[in-house]
Amino acid sequence: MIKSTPGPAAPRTRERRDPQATREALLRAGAELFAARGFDGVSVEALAERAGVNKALVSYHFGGKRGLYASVLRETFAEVAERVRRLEAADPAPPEFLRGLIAVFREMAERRRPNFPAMFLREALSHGLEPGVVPHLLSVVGAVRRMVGRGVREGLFRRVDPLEVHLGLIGALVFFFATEPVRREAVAAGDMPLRFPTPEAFARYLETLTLRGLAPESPRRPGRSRRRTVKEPDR
Amino acid sequence: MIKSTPGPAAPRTRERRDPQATREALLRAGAELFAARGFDGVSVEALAERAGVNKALVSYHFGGKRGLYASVLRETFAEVAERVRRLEAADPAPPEFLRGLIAVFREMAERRRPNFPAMFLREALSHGLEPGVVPHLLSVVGAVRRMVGRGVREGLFRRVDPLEVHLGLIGALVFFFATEPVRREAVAAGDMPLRFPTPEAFARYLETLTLRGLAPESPRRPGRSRRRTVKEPDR
DNA sequence: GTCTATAGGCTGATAGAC
DNA sequence: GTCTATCAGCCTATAGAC
Repeated sequence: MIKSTPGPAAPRTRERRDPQATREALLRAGAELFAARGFDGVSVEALAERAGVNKALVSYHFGGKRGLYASVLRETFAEVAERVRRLEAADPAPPEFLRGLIAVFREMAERRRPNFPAMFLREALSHGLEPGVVPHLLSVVGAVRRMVGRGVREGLFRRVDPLEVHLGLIGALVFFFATEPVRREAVAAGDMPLRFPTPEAFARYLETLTLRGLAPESPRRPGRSRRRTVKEPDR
Repeated sequence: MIKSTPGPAAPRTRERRDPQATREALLRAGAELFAARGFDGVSVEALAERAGVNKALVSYHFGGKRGLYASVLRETFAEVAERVRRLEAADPAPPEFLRGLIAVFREMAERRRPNFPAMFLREALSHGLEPGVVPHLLSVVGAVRRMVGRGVREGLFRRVDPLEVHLGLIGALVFFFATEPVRREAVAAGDMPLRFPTPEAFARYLETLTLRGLAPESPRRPGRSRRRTVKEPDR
């Protein structure tokens, strides 16, 4: 509610003469602030201040606030898509792929890009996706679709629509990680006297739930096709 | 991205002399606009215009934009909590409760309050929950916790942390419904050539996934306790 | 209760000096 | 590439007439 600067401040050491460093500082500031407050909730001045940079440089380097926003989004989604691509390229069995997907999300949310889940949700709530993210989104959806489809064909999963699996899994993950800060805050303030699961516990739960929930009624060995035509999944 | 007024406009018939009608018109406008664009993305003028009401009345009736926002949020969450309460009061078996919970979300998202999922997500992304919603949130969490806990004790579910079930289910539901418009839009624009599941199909998938995923290794008949002490769930 | 008019702050972008 | 200064536009809130 109140607009206090979230998290620790960026390094304020300003003897920078490197334009590349300026860009990066702004991208980092953008990732933090846009995720925390949304596009409309962040002023160019706040971005510049957090990056330790003059506010006119936002326009100079990114063509304005929207341009910076788009760049942040693109970079973040590109990294996720790249990791999922690498995961698929390792040619895991479908259940391993789903486990790996959860791990990629955790890695991103906990270490690489803590603001990714919130950015994702905010963008998903917006009207009209930022064009730069669409290919990356499609890339991830495509991988899940292929792998779940394969799992179904190989009899490792019951007959489900891969897009349902995708939405269920991604939705739960993104929601969990994006809302972790607010839960933590509410618990600390004493508003919610509950012991919420840790990311690790939740990831394990989701894995188990999904793999059990997708298991075929009577599992077969991998490699043997289960059914040739799959028309109406899950009903 | 572009700020076009979402959905059909509110009735613009302005011969209203009923203050109650003014309040309601503003609440309705707030529900639509805040869900679509977020608190910062909506101006008082836009709210007033959509409600067909003078903009000074926002301050008069709600003490300002924030007050209107809080009222919208409170009303929406109160309705959800009330429905979940009624569901629990009907004393369903735990699996039926989870099915009912999904049905309540669908009913809210598809009919009663189409803006509820987006409002929920936006509030969850905010820093510091609006105080008025906390009791309702706790009410829903509490119901899920009790019912899943009962399911575990009665041997209908394997040993899981009820809060994990809650977060996984609510997260998937809220994400699915809140992002439905943007998916629909992207598909219509040809950006995402995919056939995403309908709400009905997704709800059925989630039901099946959850109930299969929570099933105990060897199911027992209800009424017989499975284990007396449950300390460390799910690991 | 409703409306008009307006105050006062903040916003994003840029022209132009360095 | 960076920075200062500045502008025009929009924002929320309210005083005061009706």
